[in-house]
Amino acid sequence: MNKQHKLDKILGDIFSERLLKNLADNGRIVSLEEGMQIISRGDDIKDIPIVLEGTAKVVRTDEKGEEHILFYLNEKEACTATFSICATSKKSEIDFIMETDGELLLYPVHLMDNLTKEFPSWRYYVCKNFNKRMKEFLNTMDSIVFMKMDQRILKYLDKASKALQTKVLNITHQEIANDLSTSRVVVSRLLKQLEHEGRIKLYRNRINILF
DNA sequence: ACATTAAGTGATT
DNA sequence: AATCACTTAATGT
Repeated sequence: MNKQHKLDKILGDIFSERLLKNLADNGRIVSLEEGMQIISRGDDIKDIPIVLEGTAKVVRTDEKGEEHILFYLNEKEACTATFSICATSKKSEIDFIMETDGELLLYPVHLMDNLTKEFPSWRYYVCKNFNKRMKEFLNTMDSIVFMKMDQRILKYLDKASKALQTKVLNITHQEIANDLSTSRVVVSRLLKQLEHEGRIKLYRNRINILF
């Protein structure tokens, strides 16, 4: 499948013909494997990545070298953080890593201004992306500020069960802890508490949601 | 039977 | 809520 076709198929419903042509002409498509790091903190950003296939994660790494996930990017999504950075400096504040195998469209940063000027569908896309991220940030802000871990876990379980359309989650306490940036012990304790309240039932590698 | 990994718990900060 | 140290339970080889 050639570049133009691929872009048409994946992004055709949100971008105009001319914009797709522009992306195909100036961008390049790369296939990547799980775990590959595309951008590291401090890098000069030459391209902005748009996810065509698979999932990527955007993380910040703290002094101890621990990763904190800012957000995941699925198909059709771009790293809006890089947009805002391009406008000011050229250095990345974040790490960009592939969570699964997948494909990215890399579009040169220096051409991005033109996109913004010329294509309404691009402007709309960027705004929408930015808006989505902003909402997420506000949500996580609320959680962190109030430190209500039990509430965060409840919300997490609820979200997961809705997303996966099931009341049976195959997940470990450790995985939940990673996602919420806390320790496994804390998660185990709070889950036990929820179990006693009759809201969930615990098994190994599995949680049944009873609400 | 043994090793490995997930989960539970008390004590401490 | 986080961390440590330790126990117990489930699973894989």
